[in-house]
Amino acid sequence: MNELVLAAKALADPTRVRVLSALRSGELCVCELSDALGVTQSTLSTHLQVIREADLVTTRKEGKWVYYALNSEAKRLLKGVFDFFADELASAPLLRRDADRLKKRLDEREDGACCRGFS
Amino acid sequence: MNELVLAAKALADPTRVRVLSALRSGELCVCELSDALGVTQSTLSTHLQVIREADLVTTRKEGKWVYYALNSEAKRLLKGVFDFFADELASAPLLRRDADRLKKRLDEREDGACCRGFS
DNA sequence: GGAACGTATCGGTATTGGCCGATGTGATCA
DNA sequence: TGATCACATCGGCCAATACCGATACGTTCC
Repeated sequence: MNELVLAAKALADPTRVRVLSALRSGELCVCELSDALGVTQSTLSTHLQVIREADLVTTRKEGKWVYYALNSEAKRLLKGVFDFFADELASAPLLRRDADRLKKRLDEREDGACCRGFS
Repeated sequence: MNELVLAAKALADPTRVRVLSALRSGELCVCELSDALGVTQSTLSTHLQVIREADLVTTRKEGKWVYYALNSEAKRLLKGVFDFFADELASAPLLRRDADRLKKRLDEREDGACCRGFS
């Protein structure tokens, strides 16, 4: 029962839903998430902790960056959940705005480098 | 997004998962739930409030009793969620115990009367 | 080595949430 | 009408959590 409860906690906050929604479009590092959602880095970091404790993500360190990605179970779970609430989510302004900003942010990626990857 | 978050909150506590799990076997009144789960009436009532706010249940008053039942959307949602976590939930001692006690409790129902329905 | 950056963690504060006993409310029954 | 029962709500208490700024840690680059 604990797994279910932890997963539910991960979805029980709007900011975390936004994080998980953003991660559905692929692996992201913290600064990309932070920019896309417009939340403080420390706030985001604690939300990511909750999501980690629910075992929904894998993390990968590359240079100074930490990339978060949904694991396969989380992908299946979130597909189910987001499909179920598809109508509601489709009309959520925050999610739309996040997606827009994320898209712009990702367009700035250069050769797989996440953050202002000027060499 | 709010619907999703409220539903997740409803599932984000072990006691509430037990309540929802019990309700999956049919309409129940508060005292039946209270007996089955072995939780205080006031505690149960506040959990039911959270579940109500998530719009997962309908309530029906009959005499002094209030019967709670999952609405159709909640049934679909919980089927999805409980199926997803089926392995984990199957080995949850609390849920097993609740189910046992609920069964015994329901066997004492007489002619649809919920609680010690002595006439 | 030192500066700059990305991320995690800490300290503090305000809010929320769980639990309980007590009280309020409405229905039943004598 | 008064007693009793089922349920909801309140008030108090404590733990958990959301948020932020500040700090710590590790990496990269000079």
